[in-house]
Amino acid sequence: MNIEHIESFLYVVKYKSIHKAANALYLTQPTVSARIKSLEDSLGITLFHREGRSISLTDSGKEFIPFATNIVESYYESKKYLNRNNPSL
Amino acid sequence: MNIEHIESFLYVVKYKSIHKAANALYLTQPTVSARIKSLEDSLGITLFHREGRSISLTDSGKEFIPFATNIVESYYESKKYLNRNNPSL
DNA sequence: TAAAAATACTCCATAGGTATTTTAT
DNA sequence: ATAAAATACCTATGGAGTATTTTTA
Repeated sequence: MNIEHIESFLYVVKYKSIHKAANALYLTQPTVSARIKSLEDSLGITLFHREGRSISLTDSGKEFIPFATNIVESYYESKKYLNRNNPSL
Repeated sequence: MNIEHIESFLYVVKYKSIHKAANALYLTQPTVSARIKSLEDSLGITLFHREGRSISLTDSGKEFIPFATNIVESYYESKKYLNRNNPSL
């Protein structure tokens, strides 16, 4: 389970769009699509309904948001804290 | 950043040994060594002092424990919660 | 018909294993 | 001499990109 993939999920939620999330993350649309699919496989659930050229959160997707937020925030907090005395970062 | 790698770190802390952690995780010793090294690279810190054939936590390693615990627990909690109505799991 | 997501493919990086070496007890 | 970690090497899987196709607004 990759934390950057979880972060991508939160970007897709925020932008309500895979390609906008991809832009914001400096990634391509197929990469973010694959990240979401990989996440769904690992979690054993569907995160988004695919409706042709748009997507919407499933109930499970909504439920995952607080967990995802906590994981991603905790990760970046740890990095910031552990490197608090490293002036080169 | 891989959550299973973070979990491996917590196993090494718990068992105070890479090869015991590897056994508990059904992995090999070089695999767990590599996971720790990969974690250290990603975090930009050293987690363990290497003292020949033994290891001990660095101060940074100690500081990382609560973050790591939160991330790993949050991940498994989310899986359990999201699949709470799936009888096959 | 244009914009967004999916799919097909190729390529490279990462992860894992086995075998071996190093190190300290 | 033994037990634990590191290193070297090989293979396989996964992740990212480009190009293209599908879909619907």
